[in-house]
Amino acid sequence: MATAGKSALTARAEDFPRWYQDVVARAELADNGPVRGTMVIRPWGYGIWERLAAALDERIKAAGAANAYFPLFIPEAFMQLEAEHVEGFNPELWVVTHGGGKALEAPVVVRPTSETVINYYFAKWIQSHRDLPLLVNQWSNVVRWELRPRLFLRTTEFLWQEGHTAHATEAEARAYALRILTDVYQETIVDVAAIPVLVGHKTARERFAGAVRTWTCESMMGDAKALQMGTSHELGQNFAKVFGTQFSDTDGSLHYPWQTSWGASTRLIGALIMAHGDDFGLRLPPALAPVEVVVLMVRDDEGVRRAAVQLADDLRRAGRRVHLDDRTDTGFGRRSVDWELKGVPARVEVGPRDLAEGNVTLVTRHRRTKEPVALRRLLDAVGDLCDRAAGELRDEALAFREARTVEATSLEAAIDAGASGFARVPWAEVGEDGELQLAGESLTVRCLQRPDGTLAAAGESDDALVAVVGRAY
RNA sequence: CGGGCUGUGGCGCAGCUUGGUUAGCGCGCUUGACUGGGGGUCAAGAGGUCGCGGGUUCAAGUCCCGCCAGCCCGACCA
Repeated sequence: MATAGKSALTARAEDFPRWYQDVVARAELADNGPVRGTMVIRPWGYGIWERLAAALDERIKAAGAANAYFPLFIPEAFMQLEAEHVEGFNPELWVVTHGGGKALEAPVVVRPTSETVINYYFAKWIQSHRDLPLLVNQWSNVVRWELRPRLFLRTTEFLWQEGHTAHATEAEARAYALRILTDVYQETIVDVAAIPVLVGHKTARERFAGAVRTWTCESMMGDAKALQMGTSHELGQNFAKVFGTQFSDTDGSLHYPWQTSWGASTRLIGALIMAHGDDFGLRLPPALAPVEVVVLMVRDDEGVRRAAVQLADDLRRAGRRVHLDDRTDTGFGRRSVDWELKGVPARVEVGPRDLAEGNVTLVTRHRRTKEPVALRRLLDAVGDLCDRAAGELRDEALAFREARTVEATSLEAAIDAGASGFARVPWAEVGEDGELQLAGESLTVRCLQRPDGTLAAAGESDDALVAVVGRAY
């Protein structure tokens, strides 16, 4: 049985950006900060971030990296050392010029990313091959000047994790960057966030400032635009050279280590909204939902409260994250809509009518269906729902992406198809000149991959690869 | 930085062209009653330096000048 009701939001098809803003506001995910471009993450949004961060953190640690923390303030001089890094980040820097009421002798940069400070310490800590590999990660905020902020997607300050590693060999660094890409980012995004991804590497034009290669996970949002979900960079020896990081090898010779860096941010919350949301609000995969199941009392009489409390207890004991909504001074419709907006995967409605028949009503958020369930079957039914939800959301997103992806054989065809989705076109048909043309059409190459969708191998030429072209956030 | 637009209770807006009584509407908020299975009904309330500064006038939300802030569109970005 489908649930009734009209949308509380702007329809997605009518105005996607406005729908997005509506969801962020109505699901109480975030608010604009008082300084332009800054963001207040509200408890519901932060609850999602905590779960996402935990999923990433667990995998980062499994990959051997340990958490550390480096300072927010970076000497301006550090930022000016690596040529491409300078060029890439200077336009985005916030510089502190005063402290304690006086002009600082040397201005200080608010970190836009931490390659430079971290490498300053790597130079100190790395002396011997025995110090390698050095694998650190930090959870932090970063600050970048932004011209057009949008909550979660592009804000002046955002939260992320950034990993930084140093290895004895190029092959090892490369393997590690790839391991992070697939075992941390791809796995978290696909398995936990239930968002299908395309993996590949960036063209020179799209590469991270200071990297020799940038690997990326790219996804399609509900408006058929692309969003970069997580990136992993091979930095080569670029930073090691400018910071003078060297290690003595077993034979006593000195070498620069090979490095990686990688990050994923609160932008993933934006991805969750745009990949799974519908006209009725957010749809959360259970693993990321701060509340998996809400028990909603229709009225507070005829033993409803006793039954609802009991059910919530049973669910909690079964390991589910449960919220009991007993606000019976608020209308039923209002409360239903609230939880739907927030994307809670399962809702259990408890009222006299159900109880009279020994039932409750179970509502599945992502399908917007409701069905009566016998009281004694509820734990299993909620369990099934939570087990199935992520897979069904993922299938839906994948089907959408496939329907909006075109195999193109020429640049012209790719430009045409890119307007309404992704185009897969041989990179040989694009090239750096083609990339310029694409830019003129507000299109970019999101990533390069093999025709079968797999990652290029070490030393493999780009010539036989396919470019995924699309509009992007 | 170039072009277009907007500032009026928490949010969204009307009022301005043609100055004139007490600045209004929707949503939200408070209280109460009736309700209650998808934003329910009724009643009574609270809440405003009309962005800021100056000017014109007997009189300015409304007209004039300046400033400030924000939004949208074009080149960067997790």
